[in-house]
Amino acid sequence: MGRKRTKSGKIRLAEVAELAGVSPITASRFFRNPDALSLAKRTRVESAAKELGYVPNLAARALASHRTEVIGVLIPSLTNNVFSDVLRGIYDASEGSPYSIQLSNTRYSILQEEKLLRLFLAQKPAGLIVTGIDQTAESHAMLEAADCPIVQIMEIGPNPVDMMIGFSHYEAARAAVAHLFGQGHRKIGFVGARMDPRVQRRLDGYQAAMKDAGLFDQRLIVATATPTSVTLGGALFTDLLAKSPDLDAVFCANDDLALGVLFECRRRDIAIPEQIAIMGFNDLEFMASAVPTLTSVRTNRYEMGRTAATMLIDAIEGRRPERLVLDLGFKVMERQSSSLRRSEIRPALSGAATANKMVALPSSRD
Amino acid sequence: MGRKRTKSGKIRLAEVAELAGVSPITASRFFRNPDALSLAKRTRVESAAKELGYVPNLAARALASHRTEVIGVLIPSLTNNVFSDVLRGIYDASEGSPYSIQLSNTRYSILQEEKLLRLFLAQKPAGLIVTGIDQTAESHAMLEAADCPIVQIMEIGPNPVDMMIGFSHYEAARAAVAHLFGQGHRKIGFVGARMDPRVQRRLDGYQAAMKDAGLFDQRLIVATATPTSVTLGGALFTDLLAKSPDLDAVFCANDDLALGVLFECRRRDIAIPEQIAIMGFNDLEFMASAVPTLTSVRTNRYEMGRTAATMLIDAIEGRRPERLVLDLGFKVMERQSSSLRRSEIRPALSGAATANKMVALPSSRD
DNA sequence: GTCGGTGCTGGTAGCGCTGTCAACGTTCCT
DNA sequence: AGGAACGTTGACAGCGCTACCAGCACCGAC
Repeated sequence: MGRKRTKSGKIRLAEVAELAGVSPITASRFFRNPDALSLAKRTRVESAAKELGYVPNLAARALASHRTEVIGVLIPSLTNNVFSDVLRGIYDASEGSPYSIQLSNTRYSILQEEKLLRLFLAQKPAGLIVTGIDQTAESHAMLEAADCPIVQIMEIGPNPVDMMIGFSHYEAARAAVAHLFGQGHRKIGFVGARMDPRVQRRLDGYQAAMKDAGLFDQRLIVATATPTSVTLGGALFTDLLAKSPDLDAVFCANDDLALGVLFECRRRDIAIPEQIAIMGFNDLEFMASAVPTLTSVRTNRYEMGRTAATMLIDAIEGRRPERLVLDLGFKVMERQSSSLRRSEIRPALSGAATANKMVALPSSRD
Repeated sequence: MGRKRTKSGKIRLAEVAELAGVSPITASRFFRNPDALSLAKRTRVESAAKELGYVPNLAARALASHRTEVIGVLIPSLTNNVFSDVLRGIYDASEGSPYSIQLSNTRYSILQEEKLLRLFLAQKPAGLIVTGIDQTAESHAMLEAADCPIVQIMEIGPNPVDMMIGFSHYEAARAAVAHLFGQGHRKIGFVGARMDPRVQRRLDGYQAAMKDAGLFDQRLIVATATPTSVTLGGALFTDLLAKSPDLDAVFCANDDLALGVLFECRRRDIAIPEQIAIMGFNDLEFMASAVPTLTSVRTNRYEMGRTAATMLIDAIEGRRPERLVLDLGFKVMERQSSSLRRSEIRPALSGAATANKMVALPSSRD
């Protein structure tokens, strides 16, 4: 298998204990609960460990203690840059903690999710982060029975298993449409891809807003299960135009689609926003520097991941947060693509973030 | 910590062995090396395990066997969508294998990388994937001494630690510049951000090509350590224009920058490619659907990750690949942004992929 | 008929760590 | 002064699995 086979300079806890002149169990306690040691022994063990370069054997620890320092994360996709932002937050929050992240990809299948969940749970993870609220009944039961804290991310809904952090995709979509109404648009199309549960709820929000305004028309909707892409945005927009030539705005279920629509408009010499307004979703970085700048709904993906992992770790360590369900809200970022007044770039309509008290974690990129 | 405390239906290997009517060690062998069992016992253990829903305790296995089924992956960034493609390949290849991926982010710091490496190695991983060839001497020594297969990814260079898969960023950049020369461009600028070792080597390739042609000029280069973004692309291009107003092409170190340049040209009413040609790097999906479509250098990121993990797993299991160093090559994708003839979209100049024999793994997106 | 192989199986002995509980010394209370 | 309460420490046992080696049956070869 490998190549070398260094019999290894095995520095075990016993060696550290011996050098420090204490029993192994005392040395063990130093790592688990240093406050339980007298100052003298604590410093002795500490320096002994440092001197020997001791690194604990995680497998032995897990076996003896019946728990692991693993946080399981179940996400539906690795491609989607929405999830890469969330993941970045999760990894950042876990850094410096003893917990390591174990990632699994459900590929948007709740059956696959159930399988992975079973696998995870068998290893007694310290905590679990799962995406969304659409688990199978079986999965839900397993989560309920699990002996560890759990955070559901990406959206909020009824019946949280334990903790929950996200925002309402339904309300975000309604706000997006309301913004377009406010700019005077009426024939607002919807372009969606992948159509996972959260995109579906955005579509629901769009439909509700349109129906409320008496403007709903099935021909204004183009949706496909195909994975999203910029190119697909152009193609779907083309379909939409064929169905509804008198369109005056497009609400895209994500920013890649919006960029595709932008390029397709360029290709067809459609003036934005004069002839057609464009609204995206997620507010990826490029939206603010496109020409024209593209309106979008800002969602706090990095914060979501970061806060989810922080809450989870706190809960693992016995500090359960006061609020188990956090609504991170959203914000309609009005830009040129939707503003008939060609207004300044400025935010509009904020979502009902019940979590305004939260520290605004810096969305720094690494 | 947790919430419930199910004492657990502990199904151990012993239970499986008992039901199957064999000794625990025989049951153990079934999972490690089924061929060593007689057919009768094999089927008995198999059905017993299934009946009881046995899931092995990984911690106990790791403790007893002195090895883990963990593949450590060290990458410099989680933000960069280049790495998300590579990661997707790695995760896809590991699926179905017993190995799980342990990811760590070096944040482009080789000191941090060294620290993480030490941590990983202490847990005796089954294998390791590390990014690039610029490790510290200490890191290199640890890798050489490591008792597991190792793959270096993203680029190829001298002195591989073990296996290596990537392509020459230097040659790719030279090919990019050569393509622009071929289109009649002479005053070719370079725009780079982040300036990690691989971007640096692209810059080196650019410089070499320009010097060879007697066209090198320091004022044609704008580079910053700032993390890359579309917006930054526009800003850097603005700087470049100020330094070299008579520019006729821009080679961007990545596609985000290229998109930023495209938008900035739109803003300034600079015709592409008539006034200025644009060339990106990586060939992200949107490049082919921008207006105009953007020329880029295609790199095989998903394949790189997928092949790296496959090779690693093979090596772990004793099937060391015949070729330890794989050059995956690159391909200049000529599109409208660089073609004064407004030619059809077609590939040009392919890199010296010595690995043409390799199966072209589908770059399917999930 | 004995010998050495081969194929399969089981016993023993831990892997390195921590849970549990007992024991100790000290302090503080009544 | 006696004893409870606390803080600190150590002995012991064992987590669930596998490495190692011995043992057994069976075979063919001499």
